[in-house]
Parts: sequence; C-alpha cells; structure tokens
Amino acid sequence: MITSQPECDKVTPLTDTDRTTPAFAPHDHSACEARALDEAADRLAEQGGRMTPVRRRTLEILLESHRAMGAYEVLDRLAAEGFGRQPPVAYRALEFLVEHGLAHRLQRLNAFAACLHPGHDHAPAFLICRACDKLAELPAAPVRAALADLAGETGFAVERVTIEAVGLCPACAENPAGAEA
Amino acid sequence: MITSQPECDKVTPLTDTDRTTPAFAPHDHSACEARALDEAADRLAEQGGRMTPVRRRTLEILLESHRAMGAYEVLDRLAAEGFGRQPPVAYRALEFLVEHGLAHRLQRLNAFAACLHPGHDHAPAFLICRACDKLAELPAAPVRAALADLAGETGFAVERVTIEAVGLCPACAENPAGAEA
DNA sequence: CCTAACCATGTTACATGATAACAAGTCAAC
DNA sequence: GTTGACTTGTTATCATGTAACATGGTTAGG
Ligand SMILES: [Zn+2]
Ligand SMILES: [Zn+2]
Ligand SMILES: [Zn+2]
Ligand SMILES: [Zn+2]
Repeated sequence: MITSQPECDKVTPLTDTDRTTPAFAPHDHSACEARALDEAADRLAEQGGRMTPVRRRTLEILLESHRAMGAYEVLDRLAAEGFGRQPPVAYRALEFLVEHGLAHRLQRLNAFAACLHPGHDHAPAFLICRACDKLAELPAAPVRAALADLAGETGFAVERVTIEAVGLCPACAENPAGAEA
Repeated sequence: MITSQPECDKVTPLTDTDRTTPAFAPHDHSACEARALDEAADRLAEQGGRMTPVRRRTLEILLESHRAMGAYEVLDRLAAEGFGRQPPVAYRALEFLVEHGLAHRLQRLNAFAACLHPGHDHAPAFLICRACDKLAELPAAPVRAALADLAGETGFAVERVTIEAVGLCPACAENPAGAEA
C-alpha cells in the first residue's frame, strides 16, 4: 500500500497516520512546519530555484495553518511585513511555489496551500473541511488509476487531474460548533 | 458495468459510446441537444422548478457546443438577445441550472456547461480538452469509490467531489492543429 | 376583482481574483 | 565594471462573483 505511492520517507520517518491525516489529527505542528520547510529547501537545491525572502515568507505563511489561503490574504500578510503591497507580489511568489512543487493550488477555493510532502513530484487528492477550512492531502494514485481506466476507453489523454473533496473532518463531524484551532 | 452507475435510459436508448464520449465523437448534435432539453424539462417538472425564458435560453446556449462557457460569455449572448446585461442575470440562471442538475460548474475553468444526462442526480468526472475546449462527462462511480476508501481511513465525511482532468481528446491528439468544430 | 405573498428579473455598486506592462534593483559571469 | 538573467516593485486594467435593492409577474385567499 505504501510502495505504490512514494511519500516523504527521506527526511523523517512518518507513520501511516502522518501520511494521510496530518491536518485533521492533533500533532506537533511546529515540527510539521519545520520539516516541510527543510524538504522544500532540499527540493529547491535539486531543482535550482532560489529561495528568496518573499518566497520563503510566503511559504511560511501558508505553512502556519493547514488551510488554503487566498492570494490577497497572503498579500496582506506580506505587505504588513514590509514586502510589496501589489497583487503580483503574492501571485508571483505563489506561482513559484506551485511550479516547484512546494505548494498546491486549490481550484474549488481559488486559493493556495503549502505542500506537506514537497520531497518529490506528486499530485494528491485534497479533503477540504467546510467547517474549519483545514485541508488534507491524500495519495491519489488509486483514484487516478480509476480515472485513467475510464478516460482510456474514450481515447482521451489525461495530462493533469484535479481531485478535491469538500466535507467534514472528524473533529468537526463530532462537534458541529467551532472545532479546535 | 452499467447497473452500478445509472445513466439516461428513460428517454432514448444510448449505446455505450454515447454514454462516455458524446462530446468527442462525431454525432447528431441537434438530437443530442433536443434530448438534453427534453430530459431537463422532465426533471424540472418532477422537482417543481420553473423553466422560464432566461433559464431556457441559458441552457440552450450552453447546449449549443460541448464546451464550458464563462458566465460573462453567457451574459453577452443573453444581453444580445434582449435579456438583462448585468452579471446577476447570468449567474442566477446558471446557479438555477446547476442547483437543479441541468448544468455543471467546472472549477478549473471558472465556467459552466450543460449537463448531458440531466435525467437524475449524478456527479460525473470531466475530461476537458485543452486544444478544442470540448468537454466529456464520465460516470465517476469507480473513481469516487476509490476516493471514498481513502477518505474513510481518515474519518473525513466526503460530501461533494470535484474530479476534472485536462488533456487532449482523440481528435486533437491526432491532429495537433485545429480540430474539427 | 383585489390584494398579499412569493418569486423572477432587472438594476447599481462593489468585492474578490488575476494579469499585462513597465521600472528599478540584485547578482553572478565574463 | 559591464552585460545579462532574474527578482521585486509599481501602475493600470481585466475577469469573476455578490450584495442590496427596485420592479414586475403569478398565484392563492378574500
Ligand atoms: Zn501541521
Ligand atoms: Zn473541520
Ligand atoms: Zn452533442
Ligand atoms: Zn480536442
């Protein structure tokens, strides 16, 4: 089950729970954040991209919560910290992160989220909690395989797939009021 | 294979090809269009919605091509035909169609497309050709099942899923120039 | 028939999301 | 130290989506 979908096993050993529910389950988030930043730096070194101040700060902002953030929400944060206050500032940093596999774009929300497994290329499925806005990345290989089967019958050549589910995370399902931060 | 995913078999018998590749394969499109309109009317009768002039015209516009259209593109068409020229006119009609299962919203494109199988509730996967912009609806039951398995492990309760693939349709794969209309 | 309630349609104004085009600063290579 | 690639910033504009309100039609009761 694990071998079919390579996940981050180079920097820190992860339990099975870590792989699929890091956002919903309580966890040591500062470690979570630090690990993602480390892996991001590694990945950029391999790829040749430059981790500049705006880009790093943008990634840190995305990593603070397990939520997707709108570009303008990110921009406000950047502007407040002395970076530029015009939309392209945020869009360019976000675009860079997405292109280098350090963040994902969420189509359903017109928003962006830090990638939790930046160690390698991957195209996960997302679970978006409509109550607390948290986000989980799932290994989507089986889902993609099912889709590829169907598409193959029609002769359609799939290049990129978006798989995003909206629903309730375990915490919010139990406690329909405000879930814990 | 067919029984697990109910598809339109009440109005016109459909071949297997009709079910999955109506947009990419050459076909009698005016029949295709007429059938979808009929089924839409039936469905609305069951549900109690009113098929008013703007709504009908909006659906017809979406049905003309097997493409997704932006709300403002629809609005231009409506305005040119004497309907209102302000955004809410188009958005309201489109929202109505989506709510009643007569059209779909494409997240990747910020756009809308007529449903080709409005006979019943369904949540298909979409194949979007990046060359000719045509669109196909696939029965997504197997894909959804694969996703439900994964989500179930995390305790996440999936409510709605978006599955959209971008790629090349058979015609455009053969002929990278402009495919036939 | 008249009216109240509801819904559909239209408007204005605004909020949010995204990009084009250009100017200026940084930095390494030569 | 100058060239050239890249990064960051700006202004201006476009695209997408909604809130709030006014008007007009349909319909059920009186
Ligand atoms: Zn975390
Ligand atoms: Zn939640
Ligand atoms: Zn057709
Ligand atoms: Zn095509």
